Amino acid sequence: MTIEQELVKKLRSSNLRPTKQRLEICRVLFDRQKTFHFTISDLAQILNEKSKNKISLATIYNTVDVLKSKGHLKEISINSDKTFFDTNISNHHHFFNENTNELTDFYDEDISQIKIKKNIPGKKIKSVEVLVKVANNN
Amino acid sequence: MTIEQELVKKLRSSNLRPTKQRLEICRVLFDRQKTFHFTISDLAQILNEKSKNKISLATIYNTVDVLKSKGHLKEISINSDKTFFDTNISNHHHFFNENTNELTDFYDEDISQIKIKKNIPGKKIKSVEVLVKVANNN
DNA sequence: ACAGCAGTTTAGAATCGTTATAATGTAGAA
DNA sequence: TTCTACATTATAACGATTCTAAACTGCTGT
Ligand SMILES: [Mn+2]
Ligand SMILES: [Mn+2]
Ligand SMILES: [Zn+2]
Ligand SMILES: [Zn+2]
Repeated sequence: MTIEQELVKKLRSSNLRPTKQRLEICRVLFDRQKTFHFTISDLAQILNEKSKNKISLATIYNTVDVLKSKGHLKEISINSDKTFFDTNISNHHHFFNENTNELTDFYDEDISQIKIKKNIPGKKIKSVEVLVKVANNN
Repeated sequence: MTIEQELVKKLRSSNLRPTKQRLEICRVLFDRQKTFHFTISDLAQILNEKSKNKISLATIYNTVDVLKSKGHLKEISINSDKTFFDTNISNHHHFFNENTNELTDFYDEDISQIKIKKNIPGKKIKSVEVLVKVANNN
């Protein structure tokens, strides 16, 4: 399956027609090697630079919102200032660089195994995620 | 040191005079046995119920803000909807109940020891915190 | 006591990220 | 081509947070 076909599939599985605006958005989000962590304003800026025809903020918000609700994007909360999204939808951990505001993934092999010893009666664990905040030395 | 003296001390160490509004706020925040996790609207509601004289939202925001910047409160981000604050300022872990939106602390003894194996050159680790999201069974 | 003054509280305005609305545009089906 | 459902867009509305500027409080020095 070509990458373009995959993008179309993601959109169709979200009940979104693969229009040219939505495809542009999906190319920025998913046509890349590494996980992409972004805010809406990051994404809007990239789209404005890359694309001749402007895509309205409303379309960007709508598309990201639907992709998130269909499980193709994940929301990450670091601080209250702005919402981050993540193209890596798996349960995973992050470094947050307080100097650059950059988010980076890390994986189970980069951390000792986590076992929760406290039991929560009547509750089910949905996710266990670690946030490591880092900053420049000195 | 009495609890009231401690409240005054917290305020003074934040360069805030212990006025009656600020003391009311601090009583709600710090005069309790267990850690308190709250949003500004939680706090405002409690203050409105408890106190005869209303305290303006501006004063609540200002006081919480300064207490946070002086390290007497900690900000916790769970989702983008609203900012949580925490009277437990230590590095610690949380359960978040997705049904009730309640935050609960848990401690190092409730989880296996966490070792980060990935190295981040030139960076210093400021905090390592785990967020466990839980929801009702069924 | 009282004027002066620094610091405080407050209501409301401003801001900003996000969501909703409603008018206009587009493209596939018949 | 016409019809029609769906998309896109500009802009308004919204809600949390921050800012502002005016009124208030309570020391301080006389
Ligand atoms: Mn913040
Ligand atoms: Mn949310
Ligand atoms: Zn990630
Ligand atoms: Zn806590």
